[in-house]
Amino acid sequence: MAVNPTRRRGRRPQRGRKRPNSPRPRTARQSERREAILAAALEEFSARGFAATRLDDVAHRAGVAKGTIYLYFHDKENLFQELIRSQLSPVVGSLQAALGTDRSLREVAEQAAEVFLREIYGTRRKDVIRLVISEGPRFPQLAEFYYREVIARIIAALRPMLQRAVERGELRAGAVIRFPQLLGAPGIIAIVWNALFGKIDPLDARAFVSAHLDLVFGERKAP
Amino acid sequence: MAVNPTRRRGRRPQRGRKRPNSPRPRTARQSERREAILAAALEEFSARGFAATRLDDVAHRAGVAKGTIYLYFHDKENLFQELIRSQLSPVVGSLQAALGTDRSLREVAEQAAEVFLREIYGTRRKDVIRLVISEGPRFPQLAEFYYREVIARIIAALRPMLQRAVERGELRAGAVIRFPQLLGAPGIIAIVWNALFGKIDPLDARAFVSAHLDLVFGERKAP
Amino acid sequence: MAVNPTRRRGRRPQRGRKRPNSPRPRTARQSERREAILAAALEEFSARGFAATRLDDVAHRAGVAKGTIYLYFHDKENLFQELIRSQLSPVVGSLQAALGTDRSLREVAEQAAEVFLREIYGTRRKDVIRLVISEGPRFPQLAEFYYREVIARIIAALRPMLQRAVERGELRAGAVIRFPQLLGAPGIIAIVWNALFGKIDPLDARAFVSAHLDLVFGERKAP
Amino acid sequence: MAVNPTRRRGRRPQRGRKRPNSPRPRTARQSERREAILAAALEEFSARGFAATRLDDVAHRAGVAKGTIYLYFHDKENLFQELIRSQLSPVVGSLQAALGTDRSLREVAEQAAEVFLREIYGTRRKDVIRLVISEGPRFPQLAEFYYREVIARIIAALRPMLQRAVERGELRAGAVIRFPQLLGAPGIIAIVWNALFGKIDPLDARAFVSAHLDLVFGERKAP
DNA sequence: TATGAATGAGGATTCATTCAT
DNA sequence: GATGAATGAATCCTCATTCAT
Repeated sequence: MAVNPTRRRGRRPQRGRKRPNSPRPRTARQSERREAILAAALEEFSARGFAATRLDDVAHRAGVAKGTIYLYFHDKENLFQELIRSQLSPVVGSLQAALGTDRSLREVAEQAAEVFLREIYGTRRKDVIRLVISEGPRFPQLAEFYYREVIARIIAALRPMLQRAVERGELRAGAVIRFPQLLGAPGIIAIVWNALFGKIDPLDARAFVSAHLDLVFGERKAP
Repeated sequence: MAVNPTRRRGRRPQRGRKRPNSPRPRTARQSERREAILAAALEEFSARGFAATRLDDVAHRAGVAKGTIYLYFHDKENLFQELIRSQLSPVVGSLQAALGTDRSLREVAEQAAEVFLREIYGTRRKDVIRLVISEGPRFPQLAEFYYREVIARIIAALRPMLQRAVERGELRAGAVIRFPQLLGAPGIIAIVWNALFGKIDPLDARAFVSAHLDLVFGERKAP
Repeated sequence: MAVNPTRRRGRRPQRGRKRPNSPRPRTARQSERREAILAAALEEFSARGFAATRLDDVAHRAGVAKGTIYLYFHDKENLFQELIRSQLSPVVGSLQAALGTDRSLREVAEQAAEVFLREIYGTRRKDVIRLVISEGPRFPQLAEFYYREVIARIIAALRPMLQRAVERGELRAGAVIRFPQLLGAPGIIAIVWNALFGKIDPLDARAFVSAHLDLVFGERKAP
Repeated sequence: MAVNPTRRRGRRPQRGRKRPNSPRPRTARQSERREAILAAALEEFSARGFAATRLDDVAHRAGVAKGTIYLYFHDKENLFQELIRSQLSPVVGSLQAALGTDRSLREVAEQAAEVFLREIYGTRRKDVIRLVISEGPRFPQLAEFYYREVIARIIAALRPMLQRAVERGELRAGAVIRFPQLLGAPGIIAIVWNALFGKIDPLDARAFVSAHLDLVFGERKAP
């Protein structure tokens, strides 16, 4: 009956830990190691989830000793949170840039979709988003961080743009204005769908996102 | 050495436990216990995820001894899977029923949204869906089950209806036809959003779903 | 690396238990059940040893419920001991009979060997002897019982016979007189050898025992 | 609920433990620990058998933590097998040496008996042999190992020697030639007898083995 | 710094024994 | 009497964390 050999014990999650480890290691070598550990952690956490990931495996994959992880991160939880933080913040800039231009709404939306497909969906970052979705409820701090650093910023960048679009008559002052989340929905769905059903019934993320834009803005005339 | 010569095992001799003196037949009590365990498992798994959940806690919450779980489920994994199965299968019927009626597409969609809000979003079943999303990638069989028993059936029920809608001119033969997933997207997003950010920035699922319908079908004339 | 799936927990052995259960159940049906349980226990204990045997399996094999075992035996240990007792006592009589005759020593020895081969080596009783060897050190009571009821009796029956043989000039007053154990040695060795190496390098017990008699008495002239 | 927020794991912060400040290189200490664990395992396994032995007890007796055992051995079974292997392999050499000399058969046999008495019967190795006898049937690999590494080698060393003895007229080409096992029989019997009945009726192993040699080769002229 | 051996609390699972039916 | 569901102590094994080297 065993479905999968992932039976692992876990430590109970979450408490108000407050000692953020030093944000910037001194030497280049150190910073390299930190990166190696984070990269390894990304692989392992996204393959198994927080509780089932063994620091042993992370260390092995990063090519360092287990104890070394503790020189860079306070504990497993801190490593996990640092991982999420380090991966998500950079994208926000790109998205903000894409949303900041002054072209037509449709063009901007396509631009943003492109950024999403290239920088998130096409990379390991999609796994980070899955991790946030999976583990967030047990890591309120993390969810909050994600909300503040990613979601809120994107929505903040979105609002004036949508406002302008309404003023220009490119958009009715309706659903999307009230719930800008609707714009990002298909991206998230594509990530989740393919993580679950990618093997059985893969979803073409680009086409899916594109179809959604058609839905919001009406079909494009000619590509 | 310490060979304790009086190590005892077995049922403890009745210490003010709930009088099991009930006249109910054995099978009724058994199925009640099974349900109690599943209910407890739902609480625990959705609060902590698969790996971090302790069967000890499940047992305690269900009011049974640890060993009792093993009378009803082969192991932790099996309990988890049975939980998912038992929770999701029933809903599909309701959704199929909602989708099977012959009214206008908009009406049908609103009906389905209603079922979703009432039977999934308004119940613990939303947590089950979160569990599938979180743990599915590590439990391929589970994802497959979910796909076969839930997703595929809903999509199968959806297609002819959408086809009819196109024929009737209620829908353009575009995005939604190719990707019926778009219809369910906001439901999933609402679940995920509120699990993560419900405390910080709650999302009104009903309004959200409704706004999405406006997006797909155009604003309703009069509310 | 796993050699065998016999990892099982055990209860610590042995204490001066003193409540021998009723030696003779009332009805025929009861006595039948008791026998069935003992027969099943023989199978299971000799396949797995005391600690690794599950009463569940014994019950199943005996076609009774687990609780029923406790109607006939105090506990696992008592079942085990009763099993040994019930199996060994009967043979002693046959051996004593074989040894009691007044023929030549060689003939008597061959007679006894025949009894051994037929009633012990050729039956499940050889497994009982293996059990005594394996578990005896942890069940001093059992070893003592075995010594008293089996070993001592056989030796007692042997001594006068050997004495007579010496007087008749059939045997030198040497090794065998001082250590009658030497006569039984090959029987035990055959049991142990085949239990361990029977698959790899089987030992023909009859030939082996016979060769040993040749050693003790000199080759036979003509069969 | 009870999410203990301070559950700690890992090495406890040094409470008056044996100063590990030794200058010994890591490997020496490791091999010492391995030995300590094996020694403890020998005690425990031979006192209780495989199934009833607790690794907890082994660890305690070895003066290490439970987890440490798993640094040296894959699991309980592996520990058990390594124990057998490590104990038995060395003896074979001594026995082969004793059997390889070119003296008279009787002398060689006495030499071998001496080695057995000193290196097996006089040490814990007799318990290892008991363990093989007791647990071998449930650990076929182990029985096979024992056969290959011990039994087969001894028999292989024995055959040419016996052959020579026949040629020299020291032995009739009979029982012992066909069944060299007969030579070792009393050693095994002595081990088993004393393990079972040593308290009640101890058997003088040296005299017993010696008596057996008298049986095989005829009484010695003068002691 | 970096290492990785050592620790031991934690948790899944088993199974002898009890007892309501 | 017989049953077998329920119990929970027992025990294997894991792995986050520490710290001597």
